[in-house]
Amino acid sequence: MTTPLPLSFYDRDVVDVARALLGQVLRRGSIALRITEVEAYAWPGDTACHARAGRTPRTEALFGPPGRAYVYLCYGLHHMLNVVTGGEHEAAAVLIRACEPIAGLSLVRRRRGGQQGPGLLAGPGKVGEALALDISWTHHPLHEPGGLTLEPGTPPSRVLAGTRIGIEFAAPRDRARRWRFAAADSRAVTHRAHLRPSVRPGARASGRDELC
DNA sequence: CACAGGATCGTT
DNA sequence: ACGATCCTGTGT
Repeated sequence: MTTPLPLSFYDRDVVDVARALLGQVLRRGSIALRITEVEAYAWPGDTACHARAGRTPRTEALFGPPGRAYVYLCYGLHHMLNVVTGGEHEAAAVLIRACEPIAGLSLVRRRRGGQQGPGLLAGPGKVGEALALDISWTHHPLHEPGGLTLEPGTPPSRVLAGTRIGIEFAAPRDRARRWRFAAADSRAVTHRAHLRPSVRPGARASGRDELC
């Protein structure tokens, strides 16, 4: 039995949490998935974020508390899993875009229509389908045992970074943000050609200001 | 109450 | 390049 990641893991800058989520493990029942690709979203300051219109019934979960799930229905078909971060002053979350199966492969394959290979869970809608998520999972705590949890895994030795996918509606400034991150050691990554080695947030205050 | 618009996916 | 499909935010 593994202990979930502590609440403190989520209570920091959303871009830092996004990077740190690579390699960590999503668990639901017999299924365990290693996270291989993520994207950060944050309001205020990011017109790609769902909370861009402010606080509404739907975006309530984005305004904290951290460590909870935010699941929404995309295009009326796909359920997308986000991990809420930060405090109540901002609406921030990390979209889980891709994973690779660690356990429960047969059930994952069945839910994914028998598909296999690196593309099995490469895409946010695929992750939601494999975990059988729906919007009722919104607000679910990922740091407490039971249901859906996030557990410590093996972080990648190298991280790739690039711009976020599917946000053409957003302001050019926000489209240019390199807030998509992927594990360099994994083949379960979407749009790999648009990623390149990530610059570490090193001396700078935060990776937040990193542009194209 | 009506309407337009998606943080996608799989097929053509 | 396109259609599926439905929740959400906005306007009347």
